[in-house]
Amino acid sequence: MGHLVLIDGNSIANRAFYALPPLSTSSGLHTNAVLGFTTMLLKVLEEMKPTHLLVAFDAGKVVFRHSEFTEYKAGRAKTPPELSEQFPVLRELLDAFSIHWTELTGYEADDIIGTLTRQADASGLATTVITGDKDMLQLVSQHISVALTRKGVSELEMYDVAAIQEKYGLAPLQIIDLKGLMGDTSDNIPGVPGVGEKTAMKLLHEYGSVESVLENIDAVSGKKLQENLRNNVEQAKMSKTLATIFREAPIEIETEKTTYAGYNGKVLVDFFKKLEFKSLIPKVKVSAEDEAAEEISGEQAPSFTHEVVTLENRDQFAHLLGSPMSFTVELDGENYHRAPVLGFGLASAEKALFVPVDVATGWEAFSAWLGDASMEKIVFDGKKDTVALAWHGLELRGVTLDVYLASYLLNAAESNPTLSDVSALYSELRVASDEEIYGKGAKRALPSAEKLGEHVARKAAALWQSIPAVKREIEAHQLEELLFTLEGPLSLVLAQMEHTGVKVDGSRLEAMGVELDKHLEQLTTQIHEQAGGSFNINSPKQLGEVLFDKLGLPVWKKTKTGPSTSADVLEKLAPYHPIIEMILHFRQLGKLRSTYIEGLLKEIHPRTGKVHTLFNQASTATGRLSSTEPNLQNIPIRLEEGRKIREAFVPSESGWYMLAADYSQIELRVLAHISQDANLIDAFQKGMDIHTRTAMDVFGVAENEVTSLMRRQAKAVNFGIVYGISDYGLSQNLNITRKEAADFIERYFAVFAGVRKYMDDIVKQAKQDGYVTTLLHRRRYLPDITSSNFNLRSFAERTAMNTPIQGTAADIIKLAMIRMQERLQAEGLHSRMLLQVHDELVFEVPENELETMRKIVPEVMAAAIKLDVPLQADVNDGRTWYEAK
DNA sequence: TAACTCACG
DNA sequence: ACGTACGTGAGTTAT
Repeated sequence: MGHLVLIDGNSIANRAFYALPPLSTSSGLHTNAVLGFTTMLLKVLEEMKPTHLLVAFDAGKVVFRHSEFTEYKAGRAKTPPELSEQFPVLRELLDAFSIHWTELTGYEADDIIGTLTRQADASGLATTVITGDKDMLQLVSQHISVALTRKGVSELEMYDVAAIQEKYGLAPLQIIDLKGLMGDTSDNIPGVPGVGEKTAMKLLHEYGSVESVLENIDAVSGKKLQENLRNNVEQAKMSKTLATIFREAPIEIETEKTTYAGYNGKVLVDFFKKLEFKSLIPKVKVSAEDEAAEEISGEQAPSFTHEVVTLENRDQFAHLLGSPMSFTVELDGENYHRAPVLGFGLASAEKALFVPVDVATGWEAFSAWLGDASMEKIVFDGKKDTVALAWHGLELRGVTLDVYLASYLLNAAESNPTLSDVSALYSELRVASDEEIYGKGAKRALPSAEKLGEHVARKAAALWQSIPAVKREIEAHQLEELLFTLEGPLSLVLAQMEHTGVKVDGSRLEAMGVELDKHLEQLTTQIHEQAGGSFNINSPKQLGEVLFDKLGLPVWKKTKTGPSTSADVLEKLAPYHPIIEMILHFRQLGKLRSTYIEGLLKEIHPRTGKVHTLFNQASTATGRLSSTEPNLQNIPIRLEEGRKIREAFVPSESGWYMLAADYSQIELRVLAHISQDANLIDAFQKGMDIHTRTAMDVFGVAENEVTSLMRRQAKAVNFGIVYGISDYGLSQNLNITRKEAADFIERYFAVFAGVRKYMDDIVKQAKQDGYVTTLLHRRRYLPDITSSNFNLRSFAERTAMNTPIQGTAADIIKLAMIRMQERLQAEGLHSRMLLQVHDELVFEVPENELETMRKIVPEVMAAAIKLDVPLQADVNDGRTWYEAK
């Protein structure tokens, strides 16, 4: 005997849409409803193993019930565009699953399903209806059960006759009577006023049906209820009719036409790739027949075999080390400065190899191949490979394509792509995630030698296979230049910087730590005294209780979990109580101790006495770098006490100096260039202080009349402009009213009209294209720019304004870094580039190169690109990073 | 693991 | 009317 599963397509799609967070592909197509539908389908196929399967959809807008009651479903909100655009995709999805689907003009999915269950009931075929609509429970019978979605879409709750009896104390058909009495606001079925679920159930338990209730109104207890029933006899009858699922639709679907024979795994995987459902791909079962079916249809099936190189046979493999090949380094751990090397993967069209690390050690043919620039290598995160090898004294040369960087450029929203992710998109070969192979957290362990070898070789093979598609995509998006002349070369510069590291004076940090400890202890005592008791100052919860309950200070702002105790709030509370200043100071020093003293000390390499950060080149949405383990891009500078931390950053060679150079106002200069605002360009060409100039223009005063308050406010406006300004944001920042902030903005735009035009145009363009770009064509997709959700849309609009500015500035300093490294090489200088902090470069410099570096660093930075305004960089040096100010 | 807070550009 | 400034990473507490 078979099993027929009928799915209420619209109901499930709606459920999925509202249950899942917004989600979209890199090209901006919303997919959350499709994703939810898909997980539900995979689960149903797995657990119910249907022999027959059909999905029913509502067709068109005219539903025959309208002719009976014009207000039917009038209360329902219009389907948002983010959902309606997913219905065609849903139909494609079902086709990819080889699942039959149907729609019938003038009928709703319920009616189609109702009719089919009637037919199925007659034939005695076991049937399950899947829906989110409780009304459907009326269809339950001996052979038919209904599965209701619960919490999202993939958890189902099964109802048969007994389950309905247990939950409602009613027979399935009485569900209709229940609706007739209580109504349904979501379908705009009126029911009887004053009758809710409780009353309706009570009436039905007593009388059995709407008709019977109406016949016995006089016997019903409750005067008000009697009156309501008497006044609404017709409405109750009509409500029952509306709630009744129509089971006589003029459709002929023979059971055989719904037969389900399963899907072709390859077809489904291809479809998932298109929708970027990467996490679902591993759940698809691809059978040998699927592969075969593909082959017959002409496509090449992915085949994978690999060989493991051993100490005994490695000489026979030497001649296979050719060009071009894909190459991967497998590490035991995330941090490639300290993770041991496990082995290497190599692949080309003919073969895939795994070279365990002990086999590679001392294998001259291999190290020669690695260092041979004429041997072309395709890598996945070549910076990682380069640094990992450098720690073992090996050099990697001849990298011609880095698929990791390519993937980041193709979609910066997908930060830190893994080889498993990327191969799912661009190659036929599946690669397990490292987590699947190694496990995670405490369960992490090395796999068996066989498993490891297969995994690594598979990575190399998938990397090889991804090359044509990746190259094609890069060309199609005009990203060749960005990849091959910017990010690729930059990764080598960064590799050198990371491997070189920055010397940190640990004993200096420790001494500062001792002072901080003393100070913090005093503050703790004072704060507890003021609070009248001991508590954990670091706990926002406990602190909140002390401040707002015990001391009765006013609540200024709330977070999700309680009153906010953030610094900007505390500053406003300072006048009320002396404890506030102490808390602010405690927070400031506590941060220094935990993050910058203890945190940094933990990261000092025991052998080199240096910190070796990881510059993440593929993690930000705008094209900036980020820095981790430790983060060297957020070392304190704004407050003097914190700035002292920089005294611990010193040159690694005695007698050398630290030298730092930073761009002056690079983002506003970029804005001047891309907006072509005449006034802003003029200000920079005249070499003026931009905030003073803005104050002059906005307040209409002469240069010598600009007060420090005016300059401070103008500066905040300039920041706001770069961030995609809003009056609210500016008012928060300047502690002024929204009205005053709006006034500032208006005056700013009156003078800098070109900037206003840029802001308007870039948002329009983003809406039209779905993405924005930087000067060097770096692209960021903004799927939310057309959202009907005000918040999401506004956020995307501000992002559209900010990203070209922040991203172009990032492009420029990256260019400067490459030029700078070339220049050091060309001039035979020994100075070393150590850090990049978004608009600043830090070097260590031998004394005899100081003069040269003071000259060429700002020169190279300023000349990195030619804009319609001059670029300017300022340079400073000293014995420590602190002194280079 | 999420939420909060805070360091930087 | 809606509720926020843009981009990051790390430490601590509470769940």
